[in-house]
Amino acid sequence: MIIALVDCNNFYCSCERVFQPRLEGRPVVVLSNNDGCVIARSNEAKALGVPMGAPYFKHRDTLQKAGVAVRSSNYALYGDMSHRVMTVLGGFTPNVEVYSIDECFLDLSGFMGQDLTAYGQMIRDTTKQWTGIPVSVGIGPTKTLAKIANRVAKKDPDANGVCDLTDPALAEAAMSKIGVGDVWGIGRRWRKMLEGRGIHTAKDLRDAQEGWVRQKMGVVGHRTVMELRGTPCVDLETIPQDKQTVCVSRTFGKPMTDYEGLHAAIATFVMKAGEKLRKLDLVATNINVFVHTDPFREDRAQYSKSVTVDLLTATNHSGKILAGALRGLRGIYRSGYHYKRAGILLLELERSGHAPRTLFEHDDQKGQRLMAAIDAINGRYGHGVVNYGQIRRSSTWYMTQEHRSPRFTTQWDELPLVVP
DNA sequence: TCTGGGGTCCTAGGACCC
DNA sequence: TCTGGGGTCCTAGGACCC
Repeated sequence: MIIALVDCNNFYCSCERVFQPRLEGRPVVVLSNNDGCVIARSNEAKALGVPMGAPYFKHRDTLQKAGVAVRSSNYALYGDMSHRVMTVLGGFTPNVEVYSIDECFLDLSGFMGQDLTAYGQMIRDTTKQWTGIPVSVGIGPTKTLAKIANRVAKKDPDANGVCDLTDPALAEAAMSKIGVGDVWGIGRRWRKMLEGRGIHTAKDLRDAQEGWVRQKMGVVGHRTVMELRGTPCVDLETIPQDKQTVCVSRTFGKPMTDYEGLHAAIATFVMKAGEKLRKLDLVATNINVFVHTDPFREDRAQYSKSVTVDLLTATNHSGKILAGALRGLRGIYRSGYHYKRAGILLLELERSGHAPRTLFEHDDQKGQRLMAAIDAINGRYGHGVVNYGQIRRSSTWYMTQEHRSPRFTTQWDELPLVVP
């Protein structure tokens, strides 16, 4: 097997740059929802030492002094740009797995014996030219080794953005230079555990004793070791699997104390989730509702609670889901707390049409037409144009997004202008 | 004053069954 | 001192990913 991992460089920052060329060469960071954390950094911003996931308020002054361009996240733009990149990549091999918004695995097994580095270079150049997004290409016999190759492609200036580790000797040399915590599948906890036992590099992990790994890290850890040894254990999933859960949750700009505020928030989440569900052609039979206070405010009383409500029928009708969600919320709401975060999870998802029917169910064609109409209107005129009455526009919890760029590619009135 | 959001898979333990 | 064996299902929690 030959797998290539194509990863967009600093994806969100690169998306911002495509339509704002003046950001080229300047440090750029993109913030999470609510402008809370730094979640993407250009190379220049990384060089300034702003860590990934850092709270924005702690670094605001540093960023400002260094002349860093700051952007709120603009998922409409990133999602559309991602789609463009994936479409281009799909032209290089019939078997691709879109792994995340900015990563894609390509099956290059058919190119065995050919100059893979040259092909990788072509993928890179074409993607950049057709979408404006720079990517790195890592090639190896397994997904885990392709990940490592990709890391080398990004970090090693001589690689010119492409690294082929299908040669075992090259793979070994690369592994001896990569920290065990940088291996795909090894997070903070396991890194600590492994380093405590003298396993510091990817190569050390590859050479670790199999039985010991199986016992300490389960089948997942064992798979990682086998993949480092060149035995594929993680298949390429070319057909996207149906989602098992759909989640919508938000941290509030300001803490909320009254029931009405939470009620409005939950209702908004249900509308979003219902839209997602219908887009995916799925139905849900259970909904989980949760609320949290602010864990960072240790001086205040903490409360966090969740409840799962049976919707009694598999549905993607926002109204029916909303009724269940509010029943759940009433059950877990306690007055006297400062709520900072809430959300819903839709569970037990199935393809609509495949779901079991209950005895009392009838085809709710009217409801389906209503949902279709709402989706069409909101799709055309903006989310939230049509809503249930529970959702008041005046709600105070709306996200802080002080630095969002225009949705250049998905809103007619936000298209980039070319001034002659 | 200000700390994101959306996912997956695995495991252990308890309840329950015959 | 002794207290079966084998199984399923569910849930909570832990680990990881981007």
